[in-house]
Amino acid sequence: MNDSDHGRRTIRDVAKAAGVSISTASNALNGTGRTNAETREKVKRIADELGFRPNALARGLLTKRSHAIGMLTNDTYGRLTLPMAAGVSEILVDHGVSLFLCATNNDPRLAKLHLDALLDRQVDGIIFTATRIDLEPPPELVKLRIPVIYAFAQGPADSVSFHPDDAQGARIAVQHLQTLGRSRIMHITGEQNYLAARIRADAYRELVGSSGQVMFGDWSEEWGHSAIDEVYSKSGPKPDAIFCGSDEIARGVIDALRDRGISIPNDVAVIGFDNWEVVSKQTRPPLTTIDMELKELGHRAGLAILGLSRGEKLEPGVERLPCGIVVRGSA
Amino acid sequence: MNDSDHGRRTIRDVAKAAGVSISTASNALNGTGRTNAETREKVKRIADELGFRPNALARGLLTKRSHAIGMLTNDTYGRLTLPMAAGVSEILVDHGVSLFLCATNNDPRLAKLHLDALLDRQVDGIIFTATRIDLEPPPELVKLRIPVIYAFAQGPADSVSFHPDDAQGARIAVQHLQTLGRSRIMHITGEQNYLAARIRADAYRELVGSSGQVMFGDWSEEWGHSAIDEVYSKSGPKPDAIFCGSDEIARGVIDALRDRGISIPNDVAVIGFDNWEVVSKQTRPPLTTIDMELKELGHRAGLAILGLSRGEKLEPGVERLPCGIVVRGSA
DNA sequence: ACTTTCTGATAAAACCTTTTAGCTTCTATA
DNA sequence: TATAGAAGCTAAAAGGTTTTATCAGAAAGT
Repeated sequence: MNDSDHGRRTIRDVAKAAGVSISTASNALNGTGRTNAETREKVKRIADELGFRPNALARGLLTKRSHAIGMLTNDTYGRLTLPMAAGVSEILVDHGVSLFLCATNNDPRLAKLHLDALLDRQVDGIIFTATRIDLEPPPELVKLRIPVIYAFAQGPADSVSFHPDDAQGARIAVQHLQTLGRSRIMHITGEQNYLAARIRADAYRELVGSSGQVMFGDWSEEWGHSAIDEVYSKSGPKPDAIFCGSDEIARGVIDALRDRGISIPNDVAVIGFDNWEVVSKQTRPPLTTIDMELKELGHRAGLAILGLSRGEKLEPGVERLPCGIVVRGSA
Repeated sequence: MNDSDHGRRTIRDVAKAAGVSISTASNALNGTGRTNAETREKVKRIADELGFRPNALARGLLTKRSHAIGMLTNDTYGRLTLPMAAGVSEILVDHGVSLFLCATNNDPRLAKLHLDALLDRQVDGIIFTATRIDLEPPPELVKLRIPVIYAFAQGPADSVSFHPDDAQGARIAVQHLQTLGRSRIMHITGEQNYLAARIRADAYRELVGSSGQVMFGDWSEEWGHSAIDEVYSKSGPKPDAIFCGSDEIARGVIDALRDRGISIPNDVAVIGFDNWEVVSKQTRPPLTTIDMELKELGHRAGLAILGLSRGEKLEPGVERLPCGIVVRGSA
């Protein structure tokens, strides 16, 4: 019907079709300025009929708000950052904000490249996420003029960060085992140079007292296996429950226990950490485990960056979000 | 040094500092028009000193190329689409193109929402990816004026799609087992209503002939386990090799075989499909498996969408990219 | 000396939207 | 009746960039 059909409708098309000026059309559509209710409805109807949608580039150029935010992650699409990304995206889409995803693969050059691209695109804010909470963000990030949120990562002193509450997660794990009547609980976990591992171990020790035993290793299934070999090849008291630092470790532990004919959870109760379903649902018996609620963490980070980008002020510091427990068969 | 310091430098700042007009500055920076080498260098130097970077919104508004593309995926950040996303991103970042990630979680409402947002942002193209190759894309997608690429998903007849070559993947798996001297090879795989499962099964049958046996089930570890129970609880000839439809199935198969005291790979060789390292590296023995090269598939999709967005023409149809084999201990 | 060609630079238009300030017309108040 | 205020609308500017058309001057050809 119109003269040219190769492009999108602009607000100029709407204005012409409605017989009003561009300004009136804009005011009618946005509810700004003073507009007669009748013309307002008319403009809206016509815009609808024409399938008009405003050009986000033009709008962003003028309003200085691009309604896009960037998510910078240090890994290549791993299992920790992606549930967070899903959570962030869920929040943003409801507010008409889109998400640029930038995986830096721990490469500073790539981080710089992505960061520059985000700034060129005038993003309203950046969420930095990492695979471990004690990882330094790219140095360029800390001196930006736009808001930055740190999720599962350390920000500078005056920044806003969200972490899972590792201490609380460890406590509910141990308390669950104690409620089951277990008294000889040990803790097999990952690398000691991970802050999260140390926090959990400390919380564990606080609850079990001097009877505790912590074994640090790596985050692999294999380590869970060999840790059990080590425990049972030595003499001494054996545990009646094991709190593992990850689901993968727990899987190794469970397999090794079963190889020795030890019944789970009757002889030894096992609890994991992560609720990584592909692992925790497939162990035999299925794994009772701690869930860090990463998607919820993403929600919170998304809400926070939205707030900051609107100019709201947020309390700086690390907010720790509670973990949940998922009870399956192993404890 | 400058008058206002709260925003970014604009090309106007550069022009003023260099004592030239805005047009000259633009021409110098982009190598367009006619510019004296001397002034060109000067402008570039000053732009560099000032840290000038062009506003992507303004540029996109004018040139009609936003240098952003959207990736629409039907799942919530799963293990299949994410390696592809990494591959896509790797290609794009080198061409100064950014990636909007949109997870629709199989919800048509969400798909529409994301799609509209992408169009509002004037993306130069869209890559649609799915969790299975035989999944219909959102109907709105097929009538867009901007280029669309289908990766790991079905496009309409005149579109460009990339799939892993499931038939070839199945063939190299079976041939590997045959090279090892195995002759009683069976195939335990996932749901028959998945096109990929049928393609692989057909390729398998073609190579093993009438001696073949295919068991369809679901894609879980548990199914691998119970399939073995079924095979060994019945009388009849037993396999000397098993080609599994996924690494998870393979893990169930291996565990079940070991429970029965069957040695892998001596008595029965096992080969998986996916090379999902968290599974394939952790089985005992580690799993020999087929790799769909999803990252490479992402590379190809990224290159394709770049080409299309530049106006290049691409041969429509499904391009099948070869799978690789990763030999570990199980076969 | 006069035209042509080329070089280097620039003003202005364009992209699409929002917003400010101003202009009529009408109603209510003094 | 004059005037203040409000209601409804619009022209124009602004945002930052690219691109087109134009212009002045220099070099080159006749």
